[in-house]
Amino acid sequence: MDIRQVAKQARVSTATVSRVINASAPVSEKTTERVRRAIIKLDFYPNSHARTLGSGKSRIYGLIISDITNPFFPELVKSFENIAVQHGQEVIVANTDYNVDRMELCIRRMIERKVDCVAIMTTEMEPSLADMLNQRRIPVVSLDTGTVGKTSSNIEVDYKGGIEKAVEHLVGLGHTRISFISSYLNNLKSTQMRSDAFLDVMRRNGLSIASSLVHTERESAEGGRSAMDQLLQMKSPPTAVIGVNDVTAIGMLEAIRHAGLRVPEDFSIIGYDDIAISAFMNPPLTTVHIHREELAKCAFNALYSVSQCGGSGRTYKIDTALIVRESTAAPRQNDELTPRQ
Amino acid sequence: MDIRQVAKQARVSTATVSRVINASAPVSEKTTERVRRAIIKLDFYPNSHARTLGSGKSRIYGLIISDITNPFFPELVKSFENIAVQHGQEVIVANTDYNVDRMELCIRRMIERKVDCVAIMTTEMEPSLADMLNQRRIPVVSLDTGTVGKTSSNIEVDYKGGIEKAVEHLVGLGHTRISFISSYLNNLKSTQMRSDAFLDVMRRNGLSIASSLVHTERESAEGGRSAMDQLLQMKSPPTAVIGVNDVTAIGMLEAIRHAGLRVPEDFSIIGYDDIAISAFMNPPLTTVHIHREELAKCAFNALYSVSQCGGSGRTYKIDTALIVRESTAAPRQNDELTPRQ
DNA sequence: ATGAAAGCGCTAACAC
DNA sequence: GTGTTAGCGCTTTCAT
Repeated sequence: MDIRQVAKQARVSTATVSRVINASAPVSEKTTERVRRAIIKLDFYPNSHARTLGSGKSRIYGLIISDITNPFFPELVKSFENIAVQHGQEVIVANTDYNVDRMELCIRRMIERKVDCVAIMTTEMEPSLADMLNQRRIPVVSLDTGTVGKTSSNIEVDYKGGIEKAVEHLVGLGHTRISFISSYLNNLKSTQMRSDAFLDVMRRNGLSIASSLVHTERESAEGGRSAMDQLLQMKSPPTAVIGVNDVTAIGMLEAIRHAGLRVPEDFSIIGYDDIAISAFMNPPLTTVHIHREELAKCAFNALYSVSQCGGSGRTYKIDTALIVRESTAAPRQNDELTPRQ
Repeated sequence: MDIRQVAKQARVSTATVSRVINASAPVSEKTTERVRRAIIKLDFYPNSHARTLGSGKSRIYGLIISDITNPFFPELVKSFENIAVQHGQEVIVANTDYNVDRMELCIRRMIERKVDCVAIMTTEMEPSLADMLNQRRIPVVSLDTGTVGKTSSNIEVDYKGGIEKAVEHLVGLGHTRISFISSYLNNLKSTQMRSDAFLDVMRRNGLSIASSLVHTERESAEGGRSAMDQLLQMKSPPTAVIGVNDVTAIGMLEAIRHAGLRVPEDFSIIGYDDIAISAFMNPPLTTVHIHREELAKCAFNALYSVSQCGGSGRTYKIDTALIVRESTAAPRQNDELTPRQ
C-alpha cells in the first residue's frame, strides 16, 4: 500500500496526493476530497521513512536523559513530548544510564535516525560529543554543560540558588550542624554543582563543614539510606541533612524511621527536585523545586527557534524554589537520640 | 556523507560497504579492513531511514504504555529496551494517557514508522485497533486483552491471585471490614479485573461488601487521598483498605496521616504493583508484586519468536506475589478513631 | 568475493 | 492546479 495506489484510486498523480497529505501546495477542493476518500478507503498510512528520505527532514526531535527510572525524568519527557506534538514533531528518547559511553551510543542513534534537533537533559557529557552534532548542524540544547554557539544553546538551572534557600531555611530554624548527602556520580555536573554550592553557602554562613559531605555509592533511595545510616553512627550527628535529590532524601527518611527516630523532631531533611511523590511522604518532604514543565518548554523552544526560525543559540535560565513542607523544624535540643519505644 | 563516499574512499562498490556494515555476505579480510577504515575516517553513520526503506524492515519494536509518569511503566520500559537492544532492535515508546483515542494515534504512529512488532502494555484497548496491526501482519502482544492468533499473543497477569492473597492476608490478620479503592478509569481492564476479583474473593470469604468499593476520580495519589477521605467520614469505617495500585495506596496513606491516624494501628493498607518507592514509604507498604522485568521479557519474547522464528501467537502467564511489609497488622479493637496528640 | 543496477515510497523541482 | 520525474541513501538480486 503506497502513495501510488492512492493516486490511482483518486485518479491523480502521486505529487497531488503528497500535496494534500502535506498541505504543501494548493489543491482544488474537489481533488482534495477525492484524495481524502481514497486515503480512507485504502486505509493508507504514509511511510515515514520514505518521507524522511524524500524530504531530508525527519520531524523528529531527540531527547537524551539519564534514566527513565529516576522520577525526575518521566515528567520531563512527558512535557517535552506534549510540546513537540503540538508543533507537529515526534520525539525519540534515549537513556544514558549515567554513562558516558552510552551517551556516545545515544548520539549515534540520534544521528542515524536523522533527528532534526536534540535535547541533552543529562549532565554526563563529553563536550566532544556535542561536536558530533554541531558538525552535522543539528541544533542542540544542553543542561548546565555545553557551550553556546550558532546552533547550540544551554540551559542553566539555578542549583546554587536552591541550595542557598535550603541552607538558609535551616539556619533560620536554628540549625548549625548540617550535612549534605551527595552521590558517587560526581562526574555529573548537576550533582557537582549542588555539592559545591552547599560547601560555599555553608562557608558563607560561617558554618563548619567537617564531615558534612557524605557520598553514597549510588544515586538512589538505597544510596540515601546507607549514607544516612553512616551519619547515624556519628558521636554527634548533624541536626539537618540535605539530599542531592528527592530520591536520596526518601532513602534518608527510611533510614531514620528504621532507627526508630523521627523527622522533623530528630532530624530535619530537605530534598531536591520536588518529584511528585515527595508531597506524599510521611512527613511530606521539604524540597527544592525545579520546574520540569518549564524546563521542557525552554529546551524545546531553544531548539525550535534555531531549527525553524533560524535563530541562534543562546543561554536560558531556570529558577528553583524552596518548597517548605513538614520534614523541617527547629533542631532537637539535646543529642540524646532516643529511639521511640 | 553517504555510503557512496565510503565506497569511493575504500575503492569498492556500495554493495560491498553495505555487506560489511550488515555482515550480510562474506567479504574478504582485506576489503573489510579497508571499508572499516573508510567508515571511521569519514565518520560515516548509516541513515536508518534509507536502510529501512531499502530492506523493508525497520528493526524497531513499538511499545505502547499508558503514561510514563505512572511509576509502573518506567521500569517496564527500561527492561523492554534492554532486551530489545540485546537483540539488535530499537524501541519507540508511545503514551496513550489512558485514552482510547490516543491509542489510535499511537497505533498510527507505529504503522507509519513501520515497526516490526508492537507490545501494547496498556489495557485501554479497542479490539478493532489491534486488527489494524494484524491486517498489516505486524506481530502484537497485549496485556489481558486481545485475542491470540497467528501473529498476536496475549499475556495474562494473575491479578486475581494477587487480590486473593491480599484479602486472605487481611482475613488471616482478623479483618472483616475491608474496602477496595478503585479508579474511575474502569474501562481499564486491569482495573476492572482487580475490582471484580476483590468482590469475588470477599464474597467467597463470606464478607460483606457493602460500600466497600470506592471509586476515585483519577488514578493517582490524589485520587487515593480523596477516596480515603471519604472512607474516613463513615460512621464505621473499614479496618483495612486495598488500593488498586501503589500510587493510589500512597495517597491513602497520606489521607490517614493527615487525619492524625496511623497505619497499621488504625488501618491496614495494601497496594498493588510494588513500585520501587513503596518499600520506602512510612510505613513500608505491603503490596502485590508484579514482576516488571519478567513481564517485559515475556512481551519481547512473544514478539521476537513470531517475528524472527516464525512462531505462532500464544498465551503467556505472569504471576503475582504478596509482599508483606509494615502497613498491615491486626485490626484496631474499637472504632474510637482518635487522632494522635 | 565483488560490482552494476533496480528498486524501496515519498518529496520537490520543474513543466504545463 | 496538476502531472512528470529525478532523486533521497540504502539493500539486494543478478551477474561476473
